[in-house]
Amino acid sequence: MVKDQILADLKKVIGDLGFLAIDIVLSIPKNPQFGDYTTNLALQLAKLEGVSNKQSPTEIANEIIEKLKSFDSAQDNFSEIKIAGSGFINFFVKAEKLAQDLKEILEKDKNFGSSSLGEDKKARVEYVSANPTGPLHMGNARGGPLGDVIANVLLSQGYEVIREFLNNDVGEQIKALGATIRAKYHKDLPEEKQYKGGYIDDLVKNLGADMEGKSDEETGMMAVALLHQEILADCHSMGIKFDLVVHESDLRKEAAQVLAQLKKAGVLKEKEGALWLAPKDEFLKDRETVIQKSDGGYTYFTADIVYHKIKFESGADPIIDVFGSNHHGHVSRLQAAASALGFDPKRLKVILYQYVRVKRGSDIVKMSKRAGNFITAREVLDEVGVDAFRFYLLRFAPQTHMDFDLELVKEQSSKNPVFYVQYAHARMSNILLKSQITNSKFQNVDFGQLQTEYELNLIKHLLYFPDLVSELAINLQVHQLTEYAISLADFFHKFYETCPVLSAETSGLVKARLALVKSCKITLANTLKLLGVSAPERM
RNA sequence: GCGCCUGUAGCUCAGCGGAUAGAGCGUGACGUUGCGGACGUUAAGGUCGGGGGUUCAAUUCCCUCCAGGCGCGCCA
Repeated sequence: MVKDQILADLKKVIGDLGFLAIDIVLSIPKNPQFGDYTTNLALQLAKLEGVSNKQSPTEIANEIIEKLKSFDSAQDNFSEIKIAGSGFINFFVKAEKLAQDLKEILEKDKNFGSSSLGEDKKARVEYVSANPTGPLHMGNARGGPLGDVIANVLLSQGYEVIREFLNNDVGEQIKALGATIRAKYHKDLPEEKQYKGGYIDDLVKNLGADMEGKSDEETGMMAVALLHQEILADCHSMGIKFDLVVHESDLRKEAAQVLAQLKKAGVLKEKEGALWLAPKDEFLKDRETVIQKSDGGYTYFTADIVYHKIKFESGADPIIDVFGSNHHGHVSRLQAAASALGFDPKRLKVILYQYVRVKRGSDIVKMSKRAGNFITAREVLDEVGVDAFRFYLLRFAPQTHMDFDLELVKEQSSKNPVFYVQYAHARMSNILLKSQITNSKFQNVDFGQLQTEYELNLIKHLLYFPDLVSELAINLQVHQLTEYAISLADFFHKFYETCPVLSAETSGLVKARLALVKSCKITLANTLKLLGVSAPERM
């Protein structure tokens, strides 16, 4: 591809000229007057070499350009290489060279955007992990599509991926839930101590006589088992399946052994009758946390240390946890524990997402299982459909405090950008269907026929896709995929309005534009696949 | 009080060291004897929360103030 050629050439040039070998960033400028590709290489070099080399960015840029122009590949690829601004180098690629790169998309087809970047590497992604003391609500639900798409992206880059879920099936919360259900059944617990919400009544009904003679804890465990299945079913409806469900009750069995290890590492201390994790790092002072309660029982934190020890020992890198933002305090403690156990905490990457604030019109609905006034994922899912649901939640960076206005989303679901994107895909499919072209006919295409700015913009955008996906495997900012899909649809619609495909002037142009449409369809379908959103042939 | 996150167009949000700050929705005006109008074109709308600083270059990085969300040892 042209881009790879430019990078290779630039690398050679800075070597030949004796500059520092730095990472070259080649980007697509927003404004077409600055060319098809641009680099700030000269500015970077001037800064880094400033002491020993008094050259200005402009001088360096000129030197690079001159050297570059002596290469055959450069003669071949560019109509122009220009210096601009205070030292940017802008590349103007010959149209036919850009268009020829479409061949690669057509050849790779479903694999366009995949790579072997993560070959031989393992990744583990934990997400949702909702407490089974109530139905899955919109707060936790955000982590579902997020973790799922992160896993999809890593998978596409060749990583071996485990999608996992931690089920918190033991602890005080289970007793509390059990107590509430039993009390409701026996009608003997004061109102203010009870969990609220319609699901409690359902549980009372479902468990019914099975509760007879059972303790709070036993009742809670039965309820939690039911709720856990419900949560997994909700995830399934969101298009999410897990490879592994880990139960906290199993993790606790190994707690004693891990505790011994931590004790050996000298990071435990006794205080107030309990055992605390207290690494000797003044930075971690406020992170001291109970790891074994004064009654001898373990905490959630203990189980999670065991869990992460298992993750680290599996050799996975990265280990990704997608948590709600209220877990932020937990993260640093977990890293401290991992570190004490001798693991590199940098392997653990935690994505903290802010809770979705659900509104009904201007009324804010608070998320709390205990209070019972939460919006379930199921409720919203049934209302807007899985495609709109996922796309909407995936549109925004995890750290944004997003507002999900039920009335707006329900009312405007046909105006949701997901339909704009899907419509573009349906249009592409329709053109190809009408043309009756088969894949084998995309041989001997004269790509040089594609010359309008609409066509070239579209092509450049398509060619950016593989770079985007491999970047996402590193920075995990997968919401950029929705942005990408929207702008691809945008470029396509503009092309569609101005460039007739089936009725183009010559058969050569028809064929070239069909090849372009096919490339668009491949790329958009691959994008939607990563997002877990359907790519309809017709709507 | 301390910690994490956020403050960008009327609304929901992108952009997060680069050259004229973008999209969708909403509002106004247009467009096809052409492959699906769930489309396109165009207009209005911004002191990028305020103030300092670093840099050739700051919405982007640092400090501070203001506002909001979340969390803060025997819950998970």
